[in-house]
Amino acid sequence: MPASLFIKRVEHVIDLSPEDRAALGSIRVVERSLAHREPLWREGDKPVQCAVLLSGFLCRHKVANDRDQILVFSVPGDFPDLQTLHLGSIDHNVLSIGASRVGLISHERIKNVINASSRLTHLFWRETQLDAAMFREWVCNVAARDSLSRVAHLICEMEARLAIVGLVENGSFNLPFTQQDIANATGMSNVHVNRTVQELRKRGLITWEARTVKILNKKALRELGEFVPDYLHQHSLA
Amino acid sequence: MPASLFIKRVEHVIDLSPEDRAALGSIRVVERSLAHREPLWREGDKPVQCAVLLSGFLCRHKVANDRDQILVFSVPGDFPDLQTLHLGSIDHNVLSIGASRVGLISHERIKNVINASSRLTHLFWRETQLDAAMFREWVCNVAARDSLSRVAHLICEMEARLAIVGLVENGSFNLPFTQQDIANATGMSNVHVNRTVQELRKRGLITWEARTVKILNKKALRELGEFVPDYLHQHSLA
DNA sequence: CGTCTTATTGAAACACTTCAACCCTGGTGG
DNA sequence: CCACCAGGGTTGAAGTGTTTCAATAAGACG
Repeated sequence: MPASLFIKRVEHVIDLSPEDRAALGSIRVVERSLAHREPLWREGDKPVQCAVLLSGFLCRHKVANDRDQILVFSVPGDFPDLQTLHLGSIDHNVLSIGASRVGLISHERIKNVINASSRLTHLFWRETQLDAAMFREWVCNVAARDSLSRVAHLICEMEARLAIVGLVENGSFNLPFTQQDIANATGMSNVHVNRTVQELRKRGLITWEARTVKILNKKALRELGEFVPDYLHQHSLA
Repeated sequence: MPASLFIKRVEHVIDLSPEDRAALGSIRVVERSLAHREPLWREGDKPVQCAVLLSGFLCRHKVANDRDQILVFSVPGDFPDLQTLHLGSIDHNVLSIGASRVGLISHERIKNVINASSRLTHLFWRETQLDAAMFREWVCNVAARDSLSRVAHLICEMEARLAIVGLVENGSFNLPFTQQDIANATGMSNVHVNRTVQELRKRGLITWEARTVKILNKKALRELGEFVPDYLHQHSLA
């Protein structure tokens, strides 16, 4: 499968047998390009295939109280829709942020691969639980933390997840989100996001211009955002 | 397994073969009683067994910004910790609210049952994805909705989930949560929860006394809370 | 080069929090 | 059996973080 970033990420945590790696590698995907704001899935769809994000960013999105609520962002190597394997319909939208490329794999194909190896079952199941873990942290973020911590936490999470797949260089990474996107993700107004980002800049924690974020003081930013990456479960399993 | 409520709930959605039902029924659980506020698991624990809630209520809980943040409540028939099957450590606390009883099953036992039937694999995997779906909805709730909708939504969700396992009679159900618990779940102050509940009462939507909630106008309450139960994926699968 | 989106700023309004006091109820021990 | 106590619910008033509205500036793009 050309989704080498996915394999790269899981091999951080799980030792794949040569057979399992070969089975993963043999999966053919159908590539599809998505334009800015183009939906991959819409709420209520009943997908018969899953997507792995090859490049770019997606957001998973619902409308609540007439607001666009972004539930989570997907980064390259993520499956944004693995839950459709077991839940009939998808309960939120999946949209591209900027241009992106996904690789589509039929549910049938995934199930064949999964069923052939209990290790691969574990691996894919684990992926969906990681998803849940991120949502849990996100509940904390929007429910309990103030605006400054909230935005700091989001930036820390993006950095950590992008770093795993090698998309961070020197604390610097591409982030094609508008301040309105951040507002939709954090449950804040775009105006307040603007002021919050300015405060983060003023404190010397980050720079953010031309769609590029650079973290100047990772330790301080993580403290401010109460970011403890344990919930990403990146550490190796025993 | 004495967790008949769990079986009852999944049979709403999935047809079990006689063998699968027998396999589930053969699982022995070790019963454990929990007192009010007693932890089943603490953040960082590495459980080697899962629990199914037999009676009472649990909450899954983290500390964020010096606040107790309740992530979700568990109702009888739920597995509050199924994700420990695949994530090594648990990233939040699981506490009893009021007295409760759980049934403990070793990971090994569960895995044996699961591996014997792809239908049962599907069933348990699906459970963990339901979990994620509830967290997604909860992100919307705390990030996008105002206090009145937020509390209304919580009450609607509890009613819907309790109804599936037969714990609602005539719109009325036991809910041993304090207003502080609601505050911790919804990201509000206890004072404001109090005023919000009073407003719900004043509007003739609910009564709530002596730990018993009664929904007087389900349609209106669901509208107010924007509660659309699709995310609970209770409908039968094709 | 004009047009559209995104970022920025100021000021007023508001939802919710905080603090502090009081009340009520159920349980406990003397 | 009553007095006391602790936990939970209720109320009022002041404070504040964030939103909303509205206008301007600055990029990005064809």
